[in-house]
Amino acid sequence: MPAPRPRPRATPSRRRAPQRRRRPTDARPVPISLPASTDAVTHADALRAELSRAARTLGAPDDVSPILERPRDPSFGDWATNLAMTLAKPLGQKPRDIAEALIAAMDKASVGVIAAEIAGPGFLNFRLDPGFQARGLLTILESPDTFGRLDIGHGERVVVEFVSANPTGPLHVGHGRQAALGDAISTLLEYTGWNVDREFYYNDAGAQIANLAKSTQAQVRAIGGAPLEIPEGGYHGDYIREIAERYVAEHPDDAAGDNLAAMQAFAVAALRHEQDLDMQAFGVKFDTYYLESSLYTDGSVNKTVEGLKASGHTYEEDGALFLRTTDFGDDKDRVMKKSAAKGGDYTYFVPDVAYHVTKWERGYHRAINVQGADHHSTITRVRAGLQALNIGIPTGYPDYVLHQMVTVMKGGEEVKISKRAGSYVTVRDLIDEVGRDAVRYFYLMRKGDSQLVFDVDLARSQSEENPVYYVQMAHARMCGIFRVGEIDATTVTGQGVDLGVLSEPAEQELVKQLLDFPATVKGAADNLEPHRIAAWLLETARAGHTWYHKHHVLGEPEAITRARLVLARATQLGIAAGLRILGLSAPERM
RNA sequence: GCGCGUGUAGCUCAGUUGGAUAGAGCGUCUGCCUCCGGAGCAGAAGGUCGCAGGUUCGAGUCCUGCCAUGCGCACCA
Repeated sequence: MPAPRPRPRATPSRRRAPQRRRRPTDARPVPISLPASTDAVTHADALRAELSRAARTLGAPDDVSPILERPRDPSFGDWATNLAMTLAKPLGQKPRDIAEALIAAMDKASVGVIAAEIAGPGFLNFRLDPGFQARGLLTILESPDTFGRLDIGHGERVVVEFVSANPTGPLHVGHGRQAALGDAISTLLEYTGWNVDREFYYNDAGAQIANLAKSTQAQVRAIGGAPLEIPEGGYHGDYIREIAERYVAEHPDDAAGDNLAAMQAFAVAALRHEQDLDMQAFGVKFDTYYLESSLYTDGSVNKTVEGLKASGHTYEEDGALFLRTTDFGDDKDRVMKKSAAKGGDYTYFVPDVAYHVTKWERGYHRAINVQGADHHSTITRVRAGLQALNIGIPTGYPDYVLHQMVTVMKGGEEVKISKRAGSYVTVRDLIDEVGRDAVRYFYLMRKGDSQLVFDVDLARSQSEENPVYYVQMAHARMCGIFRVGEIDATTVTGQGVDLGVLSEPAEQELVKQLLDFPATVKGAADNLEPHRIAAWLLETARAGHTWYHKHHVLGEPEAITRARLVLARATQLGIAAGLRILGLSAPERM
């Protein structure tokens, strides 16, 4: 038996050494400009409209809205609809008879249909003229910045709140998932016509901040020679020690560590700055930072408490003030204000309610909170508080997008994340090790409500086979065609080009995939699910690679080259648009 | 025990809102660089969609009940 040939991938000469390769993640993110949205009418929209018209001539209700879908099996054609089946009941006829009547009633040529067949129990399968279909690509070339944009939001304001970490430590991998999700959801909403503000809520008041101050104090005093006594519930991370050292250096007058307020302010400022740097490294930019402490100083908390008391939904028991959240679906009532014996403070959810009142009053009639699933119990409480106030806020306000936990594997073991114990993997660790684009893509390629196992070692060691490179490579390849052909890609138009020559199966596949982008964006935006964009990118990249491998663009007969240049340009622009929604760079070469 | 999630290929996960023969990546096999970049392409193997009922022309998808699993159930945040 002959020795197996070594696999090509193992041959170093086939690949450039990774060290020499410039990480595309180093590229700065391209800001998304926001031109006016256009509701581009795709051929699918036209087909749907024609189907509706035909259905109404058969007596279907006016609001009939046929569902078109891509048949899994391409031999079934380009589009399929179950319209005849859904009309069977209202019309009292057999599905196949209705299908036949629909075909007869349609003006097929006007929507590019060259064949219509009835299949199975009453499916209608349509085959489109290849050139007619491919002309859809021209909308991409003509206005790449508006491709896939919709105007669902009509410019209404929406606030997306995410990360919102306590300034008590660096941002860990769970915050990273939130940052990637929140930012991508925001962009998706912008893409569909909403006026979006990204907001970071700082819990810079309350018990955890007091713990932070005391932990800092303990370290300051330890520097002065006292034994280190971190208070119960305090923070143990090394970063507290570093903050204490800087505090001592900058506050020689308080070497004894007596000014607790000064240490608290110092530590909060230092950690906020660190978190800002983390988000900067991740390429996330917030429009507003809202401080919990400001809700106390500007009277919002008091106003909210008075409002709740006036609503009649509160009562006192054992010296504490309760809100009867059970009136609004909670399983038990919640304490608003602790009894004097427990310190007499407000519990966290009171400022939370006050905060959400400000969102409403600041003019956001839609609010989306991206949070870890471990905080889901706050949803009922916050909404109950807003309802109890009875100030016109709708019951479902605010919306929540919950994401499941991120578990981190390192060295084959799960790293228990605990800020207090001082063991965690930070967002910046991940970015430094596998690159910003890869981290973002990994966070976004899955649904938020499935758990995410982030194996740091695996992510680093396999970064060469990362799917994000596969997608970015498809983009770079299309750019390469123009580079080699010495063609200015921006000058490519469909002027005088017969797109009917794009008749190869791989071409039709790619055309269809690209034209599915607007529907994908709509689905992703409606459901606040950026992972749909990630999935579309992967499929589009695959279709692009396949086409590229099978068919040449340059050096073909002129009519073919010109049509294929249109397809290459559309592919490049489409992938770039998807990448930008996810906050990833679209490198022209890798 | 209660609430919110999740069980789909060896592993990690999609599944177009109820459609036709359930998909991808990684991993495992087999081929393919004279070529616009092989960071790629073509193909193979791999499935009782957790289990059992129900709804209907039709269920991975919807309803019920179990089983497994993650998170949460504080006068913490």
